[in-house]
Amino acid sequence: MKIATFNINGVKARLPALLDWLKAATPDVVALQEIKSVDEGFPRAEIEDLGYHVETHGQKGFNGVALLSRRPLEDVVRGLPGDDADEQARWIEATVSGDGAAVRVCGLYLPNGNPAPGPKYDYKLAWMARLEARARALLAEEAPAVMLGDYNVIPEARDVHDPAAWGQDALYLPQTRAAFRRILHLGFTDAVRAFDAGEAYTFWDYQAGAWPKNHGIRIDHALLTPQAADRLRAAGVDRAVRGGDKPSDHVPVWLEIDL
DNA sequence: ATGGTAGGCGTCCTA
Repeated sequence: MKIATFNINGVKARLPALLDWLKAATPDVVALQEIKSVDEGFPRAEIEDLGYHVETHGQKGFNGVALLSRRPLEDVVRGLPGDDADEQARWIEATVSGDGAAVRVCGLYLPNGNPAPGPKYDYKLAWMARLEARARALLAEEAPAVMLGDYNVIPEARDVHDPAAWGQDALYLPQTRAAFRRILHLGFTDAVRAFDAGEAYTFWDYQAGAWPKNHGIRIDHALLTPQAADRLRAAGVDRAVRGGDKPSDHVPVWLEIDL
């Protein structure tokens, strides 16, 4: 089963690129971020025509996440637990059954947090604490699960072209990276890092020629529970997507597990 | 060199 994440930066503006990538990459399950659409505005028919079930958690103008799956999406939950007052659409999870076992797929769009310090950074850290709580509960299930999406976290110096230039950024501050490590070290596997120790950027800014200069960062991740990691067969980054027509500033990250 | 670009029911906000 091939599971992927893709921050598409506007599902309506990105629909041709999304459909092209779905046809070429043929993922079984996809977590989308930044759909920037309410549920009613999501171009569901075009994606269903490719054989996908669609579940959305949208919001007007900003944020918004969705899950696509060739197999049915069961027990869908929208919103990250821990703050009933949180209005931002950044989390959706569902179960997908394979031939033998099933996998819990959690799609996430972690807050950017800039500028830091400030209320946006406080919200990011609070959201990461809620994510850690959900991660602990997933581990306690002792079953295959994947938390994947745009984490807005640069884990290490090797994940950014110029660490010094990002020193004060909310994506790379020590407190951000420590919060990410607290989750990772609970027992998760970073799927891409299980296969690639080198440069594996997933985002290049639209500005200042970041793509042609390869000024990238690695901020889209897939974290697997031990029971999912046992089944991990491959993972990677679809870097070439960044060079397509009207591209997102992110590219897809994918993994394959035996299910 | 404090710029540059993209998307959204938008004339600013977010990234």
